[in-house]
Formats: sequence, structure tokens, C-alpha cells
Amino acid sequence: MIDDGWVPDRMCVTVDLVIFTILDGALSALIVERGIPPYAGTWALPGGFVGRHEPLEDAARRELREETGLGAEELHLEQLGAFGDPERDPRDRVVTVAYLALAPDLPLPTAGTDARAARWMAIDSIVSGQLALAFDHRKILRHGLDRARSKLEYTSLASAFCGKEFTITELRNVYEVVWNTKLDPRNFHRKITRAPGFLEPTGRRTTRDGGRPAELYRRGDASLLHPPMLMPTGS
Amino acid sequence: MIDDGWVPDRMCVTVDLVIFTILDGALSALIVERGIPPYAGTWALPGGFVGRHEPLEDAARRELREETGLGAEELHLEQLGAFGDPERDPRDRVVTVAYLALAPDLPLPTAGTDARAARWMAIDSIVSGQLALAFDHRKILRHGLDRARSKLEYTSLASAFCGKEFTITELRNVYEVVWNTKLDPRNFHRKITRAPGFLEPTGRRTTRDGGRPAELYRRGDASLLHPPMLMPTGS
DNA sequence: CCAATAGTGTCTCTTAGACATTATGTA
DNA sequence: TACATAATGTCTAAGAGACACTATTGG
Repeated sequence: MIDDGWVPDRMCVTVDLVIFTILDGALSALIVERGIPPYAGTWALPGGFVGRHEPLEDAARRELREETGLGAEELHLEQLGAFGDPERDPRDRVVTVAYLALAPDLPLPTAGTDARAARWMAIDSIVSGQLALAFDHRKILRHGLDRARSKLEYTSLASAFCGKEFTITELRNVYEVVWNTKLDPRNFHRKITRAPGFLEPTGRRTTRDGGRPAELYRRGDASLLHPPMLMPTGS
Repeated sequence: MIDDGWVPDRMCVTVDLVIFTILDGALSALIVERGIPPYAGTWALPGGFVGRHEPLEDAARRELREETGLGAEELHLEQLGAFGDPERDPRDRVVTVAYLALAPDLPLPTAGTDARAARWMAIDSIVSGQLALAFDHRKILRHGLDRARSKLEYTSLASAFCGKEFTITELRNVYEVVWNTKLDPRNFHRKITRAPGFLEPTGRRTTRDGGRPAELYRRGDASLLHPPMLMPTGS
């Protein structure tokens, strides 16, 4: 914060979004195909520049809206952190602030103004390196994945992947997909129903063929999950 | 990431540091008195502008070195996140990336080039609002406090507050000061010594008058604390 | 009746939390 | 010996994990 004639360097600030959903039983992220250099034709996380007078989170929600056409107000949005490696953008110094969003079934994304295409992609292809992303977006996505995984343990975030009303089995599927494990349905049911404030019974039940209908629940008030749902360890 | 003639807004990027230590039994943060506007004469977190070709963490370590005269390599440094409210700096749009550092007993800080003074301050005075900080630094410090508190639960971070060799009681004091609670010395001793990889016995012991000497330990390899040391709940 | 899925119960082992006792130094 | 601080032990209750059974739908 020096002001004795020396002028600080200015740089570009962007927001990038890691938007997860569960599609066909696979944890998937929203990616867009870049239409302009650098990395034209390469897939990337949705994102863009922050306006001069625009709060960071507003910018993130704006980009989310532009890329998905979804009312971003309903979505849980959480800052992942800043990524500012001087070499991360070949053009110029660009510091990006990454946000994480978890979404239930969304309408298929439509390409925005500055993207050729937009689509959901199973994160395995990205994490494994099979599909390369522009810039350091693979690293950012990796951070988002880690964050989502650990937040499932001690918050009631998992329900953000579900619709307004959901069953215990659907909720368990969220955990299983994000953690890439199998959980015991009985122990899961016991823990989740006993966690105070997590679930709110609706009294209604699913109508499906070939099995006993499941109770439907809504999100409860609690944002923290106590006691936590611990991810199974290798030990 | 548009490049069709439109030029993105550029802004200043800074780093700010929440540096905690324990002084006289109180959790304290390093603050500096600003020598130049805005907020000249007001206390603030140490920090400064990021250079055009400087990685964010390098900038944080540089500022840490400049403000404390300490070899910042040994210190645990963790990004807290970006703070970018458009109104947070009256001069100009400034996005800051905050870092958290935990330090054992440090040499008394010496004022840097752009600060009149530097000192440790018990965080209670800051959190309570008794001492006002410049910009949104109180909010940032509050974030750092929350982060430190929760990280103590499931990481072996607490030892970062201790010197190279420390006793169980010293370690327990760290938890008690940061969490502002009392912990049962016996249960704490059991948990912490059983946590795999947390502690490494040195075989040596303290020499102090008026009590049985305590065993001295070093940090172990583990960075995660399993099972976690849960903060006592009000329930 | 059978298939399929949902929900409940039981047992064991580990851990947290409360509390008493023993150990080892100095004055 | 008195005192102060460190370390260990014991009990109880709660939760995790493994597993078997009952319930409710559609064909």
C-alpha cells in the first residue's frame, strides 16, 4: 500500500466456475469450448472477466447465468480461492478467483456469447488428463473436487445435488458418486435421519414400479452435519 | 476471456497476511500502523501489492519477510481466499488475496518501509471492534480465525505454534487458546499421543523447577490428524 | 408367489468424556 | 517432606461398521 509516486502493477481479474452435477450416475462438470484465442477450440471452465465495479460473487453468478441460463440465485456458491500463477495465461498476468457450485439436474447448457459450445463432462475424463482443459483449469477443477468431497463430510451440502424433494437413496447416491465409494444403505439411513435439522419429512412418497415406495424429504434448516458423515478410509 | 477489441478492466491485486502467534497466553495477530493514506495512522494487516511477474504466494512470503524479518520458508502459509468488494479500498478497485500463517514465538516485529510501527495485538481487541483495522481487515482476520480454529480439528497444524521441540502441555495450550476453551489434560494426552504420525518422541525432557519434567516431542510426518480432535460443542 | 426396493433392529468394537491415581522432579 | 506438574488407568455412554430381517409396492 505504497503511494509515494510508485504506481502498482495492474492486472486482469477473472472468475472461473466449477459447476458440478450428477449425470447418468457420474459426477460431471460444466465446460465450454473456447471460441477465441488463447486456447481457441479447447474446453475450459466457464468464466470471464470481473467488471471494474462488480463484486466477485456477482461476477460469478453472472457468468453462471450466461453459461447455463439458470437462475443462479438458487445455487449454492462457494469461493474456492485465487489462482494467480504468472504463467497461467500466455497473454497477460491474470489472477482468477474460482467458485464452486453444486447443481441438481439442470437444463442442458447452451453455448454463451464467447463460447462455441457448452456441455457436461464426466470429471474422470478431466482428472485423468484424457480431456485437456485450457489454462490451469484442471488444477482448479481438482481443487473443487477436493472441496466438494470434504464438505460432504461435515455439511448438509449433498442435498444441493438433489431436487426440491428427494429420497434417502438419492441422497446416498450423491455421496457414493462424489466419494466414489459404496456406503451401507442401512447405516447411512440411520445416520442421516438422526442428524438434527438435515432432513424434513414431507409425508409423501415416491411412486415407482418394482419396489416399496420411498419417503420423500426436503432440506432441513441445518447447514452443518453433526455428527459428520465420515468418508470411508482405506484403513 | 473475450478478445474482440474489448479491453478488460484492470485492477490492483494485493496480498494481506493474517499472522497468528500466542503471546502471554493470548492469541495475537501481527498488525502494522499505516504511514500513508488511505487510513494513515490506522492499524492494518501486513500486506502489499503483488508484482507483475510475482506468484501470489511469493508475494505473501516477501511481505511476511519484510514485516517480520523472519525466514518465511519455515512458516506454514495457507491461502484464505480472495476479498474483492468494490468498495473495500476508497482509492481504487483492489482485489486482495489473504494468507494465513501460524508462527511460534517470533522476534518482536520491526516496522517495515511503508509502516510506522509493527506489533502483536491480542485478537480479542480486534474481533470485538475495540481496535479498528483499515479496509476490511477485520473481516479477513475473522476468516483467518475461523480457518485456524477448524484446521486444528483435523490437521496437525497446532504444532506450527510451537517451537522445534515442545511438550504435550504446550500443545494443549495452543488448542485451549485458539479455541478459547479448557481441555481435559488426560484425554488430550491420550488422543494426541495415539494419533499416528503426529508426534515424534525425542527422548529428552524439560528441565523446570516445581514439577515433574515433561517429555519433549517433535512434529511427526502426518499432516492430517486422525481421528480428529473435535472442538467441544456447547451441547 | 416372486422380484425389487425401502426401512428397522442387533451386535461389537472403537472412541469420547468424566474422573482418580501414580510418577518424578525441585525447594 | 511438601509441592507442583506429568503421565497413566478405569468406567460409561455414544457412535461406527457389519450384518439380517421385515415392509410395501408391482407383476
